[in-house]
Amino acid sequence: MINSLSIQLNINSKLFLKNPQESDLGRRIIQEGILLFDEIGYEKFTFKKLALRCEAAESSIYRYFENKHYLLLYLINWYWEWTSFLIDVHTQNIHAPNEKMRKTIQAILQSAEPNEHFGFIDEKVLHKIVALEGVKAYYVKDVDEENSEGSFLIFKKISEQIGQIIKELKPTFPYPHSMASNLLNLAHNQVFFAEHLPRLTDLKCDSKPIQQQVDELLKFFVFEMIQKSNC
Amino acid sequence: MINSLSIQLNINSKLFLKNPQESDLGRRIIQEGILLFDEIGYEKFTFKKLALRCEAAESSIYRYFENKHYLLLYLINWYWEWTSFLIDVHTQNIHAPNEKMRKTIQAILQSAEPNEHFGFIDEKVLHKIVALEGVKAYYVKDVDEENSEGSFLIFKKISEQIGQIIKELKPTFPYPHSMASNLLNLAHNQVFFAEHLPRLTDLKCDSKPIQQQVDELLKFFVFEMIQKSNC
DNA sequence: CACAAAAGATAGTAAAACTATCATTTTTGA
DNA sequence: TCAAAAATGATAGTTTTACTATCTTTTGTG
Repeated sequence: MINSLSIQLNINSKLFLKNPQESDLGRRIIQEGILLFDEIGYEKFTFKKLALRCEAAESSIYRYFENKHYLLLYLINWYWEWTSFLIDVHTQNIHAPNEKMRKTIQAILQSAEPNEHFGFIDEKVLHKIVALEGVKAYYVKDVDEENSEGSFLIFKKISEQIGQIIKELKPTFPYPHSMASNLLNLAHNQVFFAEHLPRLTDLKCDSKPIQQQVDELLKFFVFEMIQKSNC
Repeated sequence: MINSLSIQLNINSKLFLKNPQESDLGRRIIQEGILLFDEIGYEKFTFKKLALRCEAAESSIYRYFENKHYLLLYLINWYWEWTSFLIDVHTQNIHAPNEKMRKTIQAILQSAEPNEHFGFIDEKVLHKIVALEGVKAYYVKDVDEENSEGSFLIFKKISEQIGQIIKELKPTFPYPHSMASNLLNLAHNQVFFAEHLPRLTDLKCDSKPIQQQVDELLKFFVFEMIQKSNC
């Protein structure tokens, strides 16, 4: 009953064996999965440890996900689906491209903020996971096979949406798609660098809130670099 | 005898247990390690398989590297040391910042080209590995510990060098360090995207040589975006 | 209440990721 | 050139990971 009423994001069904959003154990796997990935990192993460935290049987977890790679892919896709939803909400009825871009950047940053609709998901922690472990789900040897399964669809969709706005902002700009994926990239890795490899960024952990600094950086890229570029 | 005459790059000694550049087996580990990482990817790579290819004992490989993570870190550091060397050679006696930047970009691209000095290293394949697996060596849970061991020193050094040139090109530019790491990032991931996730880039595999397209993209970023930006 | 679906419990396998020990080969330097 | 030292090989063994299979128990539904 409760299940059928709650909000669900539509995640590519090739990523799971049984939809984890539709059962109590499924949601516990997601909830504890996020926390465990954050605590010990992808390499040391095992389904056995996760089972312990979920107070479930290891074999039950295997009924939901093939392995930890697919669980991570699922979480990342959940994150981008949520981001995509926020972008759509924020940019509804807005047509001026620079305002649309402003709102899109705002949505990208807001996807890291806590949200009441998904009690079993800690958005702040999930955001950290996407920043730290996200690349491990994408940069794999059989990227082509996974791509044909649709594992990267939602990321590519968001990227194209942003690329489209860039085209509207500056029709002669030669790299709208490169720039779009790059902006999404920057939104995550600059925060990681600020915290761990500060020489690789100009953002500072100890001054203004980091998300605000990312906001300014992205806007600078879009409005002072792309838009004013010579092309 | 031959060993002491051949050129060696200075790699952070915390990355290995025994210097692989100084013995025949060591160089075979590097040579075959590069090929095996390329063939099967980081996840399926094991020292047992590597031993088989090297016609060596598995235990012998453990005498050189703690585990495959450190072998990968070593290879990546080798790559950046080589790149750093090429940048120094290319920019020697050049003082005009825009010429220095042009030469630096050229050096970054040249580090992927075959070179006779290191018979045991296939630069083209190593470049592929850095692009595909590089992130897995950097985005790890204990990044802080590895950072204090100096695992990222050479990458940070190159990044700062580039940041310095950006500052000279455009003293008011607010993100020289972010931009520098980002340019290095772009040089690798745009090629990966062109080959596997074409919707994330504007580079095309089937037209001009991809390295030339990267060259143009990087120059556009530096000379049409950074330099012409409003700040 | 009966039946199906979900979850749990248990056991077992193959491979990965090492460590330890000892034998053999190679290097080197007195 | 010969003996010691260093490097490598061969073998065995341990713990953990990454699963699969099967059977029992619990839970949800018409």
